[in-house]
Amino acid sequence: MEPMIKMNVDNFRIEQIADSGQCFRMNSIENGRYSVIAFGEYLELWHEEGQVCFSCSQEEYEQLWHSYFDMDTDYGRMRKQIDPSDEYLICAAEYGSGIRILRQELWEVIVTFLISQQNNMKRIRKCTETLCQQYGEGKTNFKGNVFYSFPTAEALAEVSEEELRACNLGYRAKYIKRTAQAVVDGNFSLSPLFDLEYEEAKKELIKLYGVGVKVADCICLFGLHHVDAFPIDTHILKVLECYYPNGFPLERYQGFAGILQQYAFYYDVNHGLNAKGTGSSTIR
DNA sequence: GACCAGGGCCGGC
DNA sequence: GCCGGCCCTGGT
Repeated sequence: MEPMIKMNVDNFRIEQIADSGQCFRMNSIENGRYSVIAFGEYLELWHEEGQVCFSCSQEEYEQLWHSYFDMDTDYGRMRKQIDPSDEYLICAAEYGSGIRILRQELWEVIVTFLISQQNNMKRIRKCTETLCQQYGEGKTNFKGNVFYSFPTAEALAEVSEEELRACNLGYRAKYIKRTAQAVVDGNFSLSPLFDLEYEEAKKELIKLYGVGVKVADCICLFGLHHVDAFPIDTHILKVLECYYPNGFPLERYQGFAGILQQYAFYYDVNHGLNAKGTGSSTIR
């Protein structure tokens, strides 16, 4: 029988987290349920009568998922600090109020954001899943189905660039290959990164082949939980040019600018000028 | 079918 | 600091 716990959580919408573009292994399965694979574990979660249900024991929740979903952060309090006269940000934050900055595994974030460059969400997911199926560890979940953990640096370092290219990674294959090798050879260690401040961690990450300013910021935000990081990608750049011609007030939002970045990103992707399905280009 | 953009980065200038 | 090239796919 499937284990299950249920709880009240504010500012938490599973579908928003899954589609927020920070995590590529959280998928809609059936009946409003979502699956997520992280730290080698498989979880299903869904909303039910205003509560959130997790398919795990209380112990597993406390050990892993509570932290993973960043349950100790008060996102409502963050949103209240947004400048009330900033109409765009207020709308964006309201629209994505169920988003959380997950505490994912650093290695996985490094690799998935190497994959993310000049790529789209659908294909990032596909590439990531292929990589996991090919080089991750096969495990069995509570349903008796097989799932794959995210491949370790050791596993990926052994794979040839050609084999990685066969996972449809394109030119990113060499970035992943070299990065995995650097980590395995000890030329780049991950653990010291956790002790660094945002700016220093970013500087270190940029040393990795294939990691530039934007990807380094994503790794800082999603892999090291440096919520000061404010990654500027094509969507955010467009938003900044359109709504903040005089510059985004980063100083005002020190300590949580990254969360606002996520609201703006999610809002633009799903509701912005090029968003599909809104049938409109208006933003109130 | 052609063309473009998608959570950019590298290397040459 | 700027810019061409890069893998591949899905959408127009």
